[in-house]
Amino acid sequence: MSIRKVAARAGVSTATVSRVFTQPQAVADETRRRVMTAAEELHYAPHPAASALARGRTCNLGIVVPDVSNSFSAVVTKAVDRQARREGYALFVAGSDEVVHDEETSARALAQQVDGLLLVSPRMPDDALLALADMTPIVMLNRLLDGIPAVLTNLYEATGHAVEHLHALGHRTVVYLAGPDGYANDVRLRGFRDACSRLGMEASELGPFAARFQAGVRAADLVLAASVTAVVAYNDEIAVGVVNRLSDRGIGVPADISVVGFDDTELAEMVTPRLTTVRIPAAMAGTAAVELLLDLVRGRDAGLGSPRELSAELVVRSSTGPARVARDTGQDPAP
Amino acid sequence: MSIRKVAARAGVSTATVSRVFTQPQAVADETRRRVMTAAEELHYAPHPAASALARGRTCNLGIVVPDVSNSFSAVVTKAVDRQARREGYALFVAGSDEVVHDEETSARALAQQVDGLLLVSPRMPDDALLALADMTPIVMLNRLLDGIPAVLTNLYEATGHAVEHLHALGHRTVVYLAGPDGYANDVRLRGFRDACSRLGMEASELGPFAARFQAGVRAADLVLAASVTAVVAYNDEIAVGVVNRLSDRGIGVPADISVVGFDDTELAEMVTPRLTTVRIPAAMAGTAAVELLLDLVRGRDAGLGSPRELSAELVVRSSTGPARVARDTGQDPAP
DNA sequence: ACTGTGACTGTAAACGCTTGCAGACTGTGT
DNA sequence: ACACAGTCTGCAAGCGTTTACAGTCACAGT
Repeated sequence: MSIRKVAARAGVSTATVSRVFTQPQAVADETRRRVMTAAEELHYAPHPAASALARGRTCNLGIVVPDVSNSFSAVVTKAVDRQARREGYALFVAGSDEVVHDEETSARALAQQVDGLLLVSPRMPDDALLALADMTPIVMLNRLLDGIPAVLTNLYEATGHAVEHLHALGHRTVVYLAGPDGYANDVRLRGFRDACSRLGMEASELGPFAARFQAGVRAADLVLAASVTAVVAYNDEIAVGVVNRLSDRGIGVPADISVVGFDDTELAEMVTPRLTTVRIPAAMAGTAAVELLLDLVRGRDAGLGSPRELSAELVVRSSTGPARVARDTGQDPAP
Repeated sequence: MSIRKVAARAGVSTATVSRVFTQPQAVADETRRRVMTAAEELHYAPHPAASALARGRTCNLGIVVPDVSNSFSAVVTKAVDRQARREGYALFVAGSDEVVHDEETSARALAQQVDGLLLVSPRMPDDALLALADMTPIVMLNRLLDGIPAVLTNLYEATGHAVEHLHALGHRTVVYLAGPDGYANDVRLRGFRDACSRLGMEASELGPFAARFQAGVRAADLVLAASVTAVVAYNDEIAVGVVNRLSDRGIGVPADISVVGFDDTELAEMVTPRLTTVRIPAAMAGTAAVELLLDLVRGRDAGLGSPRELSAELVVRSSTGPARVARDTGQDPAP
């Protein structure tokens, strides 16, 4: 099943067989047909490792995500997988479980055997990123660092819209539930703070929380203790956790407290009440990131200028509503 | 940055350098240290493709799932990724988007460059599977085929428990919402039918539906038209879709209709009412599958006997309740 | 002194493919 | 007839590792 057998059977040299599979137009029709049938008869398929060794490229891409089973990551991964396959690349996936050390290790390991690497919300230090970028082309999602191409979403503005939305509904005290430290959290936080101060709202912050449902459940009680009427959560999962726990404690959403999430994962439409959330075009970001990455891989030095920005937007659903008229000020708003 | 440079710098042969990285104990301490420092100074890292070519194994595993962003698949993938990494393997992921042809293509493509392949709920024909198994070791999740090792969950029994549960609550008419054709659906269906006939319940079936939320939404109206008091859905996503749409139409769950899902994804705890569902130990299945696969890869001919069975169990939550006393029989049970 | 053993290292031939270079042809223009 | 270009093919040298085999050496046993 090596190229030699095929060559022998077709009565040509190995070079010709190789060319049939890599630059078919460089081979005469007749010869190509002979080679093809020989290859089929022998069930020949080129050996990727040998090819990678000889050409110096693997036709593989890699992606490192914080959590494989997180809905947002999963959607990105799916889009990346699609796009990569469409372009003839296979995809390595590695999850870091939010552990910075694992993230770096995985990334370095993959870097050896891919033509390019995609890092989703990487949390490793800047110099580690730069070192990685020296090994292989990389593109980041949701992280900004000079010299490394990235795909970002302009959450700043959309976060402002979320706060404005709450303000318009009469809310004056609002808390932000922080997610894991990093660019993604920073930009939300900036948007939140700036909008709150611009609108004269009383802003507070809690966290950081893990970007998961259970962390949201835990956060809910802290939220209640903070006597606010509105919550902006780092992502939908936390938001849903908050909503659930509040309901369990008899607090109505949005009757008593309004909740806003981020990501607009499928979840947002599945829960009760449906979640008001800032939509991040995850699939589009994945696709764009692959395209950027392949531009790099293929030598087009695109995107090294300013990072590609996608627009996020507030999706208003049912988890936000008019602020409750403050009666028992300073008290628990429980029924 | 090749092994030769390191060898030169450390004053040894390439063979020794190679041994330092693959069988350290075969090299004298002093020599090993010299090689290691030389390697570090040169930032040397072994070239996976070259190694793969020379040894005939890649130290990569692959997984093909129906849908990367489906919660169940994602959990399996995550577990597989963990376990694979722990064992020193990197992981390829490919999603088939439920398209049989893509599934086969992806699987074949990956087969070339992995030491073993994991197929989650594969839907390709038997002979395609056998052909694949000829190319590389494979292990399947949720599919049964003689001669190919697999990890299964004994849903049959647990499905029976779900039906019994509904029966005990007074339900007498129940509909099963089928998912995509295949082993996974078959075993649920068998469990459902057998239990219904055993308990003398009136069983009907609808579908097949795609294993997604929106399909569940669509299914809900069909369910209503079927005048049943209980629904068993192929998976949690469909179940949640049903619940949501029923609520929108003013039908109470479980007051008017009870709903059971499958998988016990995180979703089940996040929605209102919390979903009664058959728990499938996805993470455990992923881990077990990797272990089985690595046994094969390493030549231990384990598991070729009977497939490994994991146990599923019914988790009762709030989406199932006493059947409504039939008053307006044959009518829409809408309020 | 000699043989045997074990521990360590080097030599060199793979592994399967790609590709620069050159040779063999065919056809065209002069 | 000849030069020239163009098209197709083969030769052979890599690509960076691994590993059987053989060689060297120190040391123990006789």
